[in-house]
Amino acid sequence: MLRRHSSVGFAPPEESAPVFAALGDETRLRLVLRLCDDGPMSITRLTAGSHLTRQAITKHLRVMQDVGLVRSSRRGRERLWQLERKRLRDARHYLDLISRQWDDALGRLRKFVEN
Amino acid sequence: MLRRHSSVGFAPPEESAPVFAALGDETRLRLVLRLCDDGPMSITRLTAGSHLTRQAITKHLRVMQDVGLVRSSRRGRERLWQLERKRLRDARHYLDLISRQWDDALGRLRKFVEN
DNA sequence: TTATTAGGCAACTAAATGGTTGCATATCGC
DNA sequence: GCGATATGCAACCATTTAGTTGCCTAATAA
Repeated sequence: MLRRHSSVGFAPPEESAPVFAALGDETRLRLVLRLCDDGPMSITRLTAGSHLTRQAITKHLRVMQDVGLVRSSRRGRERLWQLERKRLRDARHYLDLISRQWDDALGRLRKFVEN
Repeated sequence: MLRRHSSVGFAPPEESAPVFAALGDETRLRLVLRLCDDGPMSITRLTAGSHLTRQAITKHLRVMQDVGLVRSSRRGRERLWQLERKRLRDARHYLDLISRQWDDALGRLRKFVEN
């Protein structure tokens, strides 16, 4: 079963790129780590310990929500945010495949590269 | 050996975010796949098969070069671009660690999450 | 019930980003 | 040498992005 060329097999660039873009901001990456370490959390709690405004944090959360990286649920007067398992796994998988495919290509093209 | 909080252990967000940002553009992600599949390639060759200008491609390559995702070398009148193994591996590793750390956190916090 | 606390919405700003066009320079093949 | 090819540089443009401030609504707690 030979996989030809750029067909990564599941997530095309136009679908994966936005997820990486969402991860490609320092503030958002910190938020991810935060949610990752300490579990679901409210905006205000996420804002505390950041030098940014609550509104800024809100915007970042919305960006990540739009690409499916986080999800939120109301609980009383606050809203709890948590990471979305699937999307992060997808992104990871994507890089995995690229790496693997690249290794294969390296084997095939060893005559051109020296590293 | 208990790893505390956000200390991922190697690449802090301020260093990793730009790499994800570089991957977070559809065109650039396609370029990565292209270079990955077919090995080192010149700008003109990368431009062919894209609806964009050569200059646009050049700019994208420079973005990726700035974060160390690609490297180039002159060969005669053309410049060959290739992927930089290390950076891509780093990014992948980063997501790996986040996922793993998250799984741990999930275990500890299973009382709060239901998914 | 009233002050406080958590959050949402909208307008605005500065800077970054993705793309273009035009022109200049270097190298290759004949 | 000369035309064609491959790239580099700079200016310019429109849109997006990251962040702010101000004000409004909803739930809590005293």
